[in-house]
Amino acid sequence: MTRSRSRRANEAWESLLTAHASLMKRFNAEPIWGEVSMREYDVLYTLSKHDGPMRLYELGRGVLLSQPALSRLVERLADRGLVERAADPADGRGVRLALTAAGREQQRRVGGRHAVDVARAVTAALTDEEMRQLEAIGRKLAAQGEPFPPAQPHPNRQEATL
Amino acid sequence: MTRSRSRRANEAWESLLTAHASLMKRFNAEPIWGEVSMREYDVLYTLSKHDGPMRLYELGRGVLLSQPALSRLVERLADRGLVERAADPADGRGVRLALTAAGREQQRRVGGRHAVDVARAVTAALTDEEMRQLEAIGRKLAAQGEPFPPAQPHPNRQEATL
DNA sequence: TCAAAGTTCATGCGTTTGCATCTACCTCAA
DNA sequence: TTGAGGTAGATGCAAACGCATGAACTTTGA
Repeated sequence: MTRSRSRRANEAWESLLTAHASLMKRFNAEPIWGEVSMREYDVLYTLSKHDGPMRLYELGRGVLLSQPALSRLVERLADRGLVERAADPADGRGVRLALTAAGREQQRRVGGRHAVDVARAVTAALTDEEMRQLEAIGRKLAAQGEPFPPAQPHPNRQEATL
Repeated sequence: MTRSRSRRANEAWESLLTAHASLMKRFNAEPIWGEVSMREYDVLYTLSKHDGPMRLYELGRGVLLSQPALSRLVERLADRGLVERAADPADGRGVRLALTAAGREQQRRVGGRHAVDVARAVTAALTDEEMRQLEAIGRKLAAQGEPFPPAQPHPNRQEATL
């Protein structure tokens, strides 16, 4: 792998990070969230995309939270009647998580408003072609993210810059 | 703006979010961080990119943290001798933030290792052309993120899905 | 068959975050 | 000049987070 290719990779990643932070701030500042925080909404949305009950660790794959934090977040959502937790008959260790009617309704309400903001921001910045590119690039990066290739133990060698 | 264009915008954004979460988890799991957390590193890195002292609110633009959280994060970094805080002679309200020698050294050490991981993940997933595209797209999205166009008060209309 | 190792989720605890608010300072118009 | 309004950053406090660990269950291999 060439030097410039590594460099380009880091520039691309930094660009993604900056865009993410910038837009997340903007979306979070919108007065659309009401009862749910952005992270809670993320969980409600993930559950809404999935048919049938989900396991906690499945949820964890999509959400940037530690397992204990996610466990408690779900607990709070359950206390508020937005998510239902049931024991998994097929695996005594696990829980089956599903949206309640109220949870689904809440997700739809907030999601509808949020989608408007997302569309406004993204369509203002990008062409159709760029949106397609971003969608494809994100998919590839996410696929790459999952299992860290065993590889050799982390190289102690130190690159010059970031 | 057409229906499908809004839809595409939301798909692109979701794709970015998924990639972000997936890779952030992976990077965070790497044993390269040592004394500094990822967020602390983000601040050190932002300071290292900037020539001359930075103001707290400038830092805030690039970091996804509330102002009080950032204020205290910087305080902790200052306590550890990685960042220097000085009163701004030109504006009595502000502070001038700069890396200390130790802070710069720490940023370089961690940054070097982190850059290796970023390069590994991104180059494994994307072509050169895609990296260029991502860099350009991120730049446009970030520019879009900054000031929310005054626009009309938020539409109460609700789109069908997200 | 059954003990050792792995997986799934929950909990104790110290740390960090966000919200609201406060203080100090700057700006601008009257 | 002055006072009303705005901005930069700090602080009190409750909520949420991450790490380490625990409890319950499943899987594996001898």
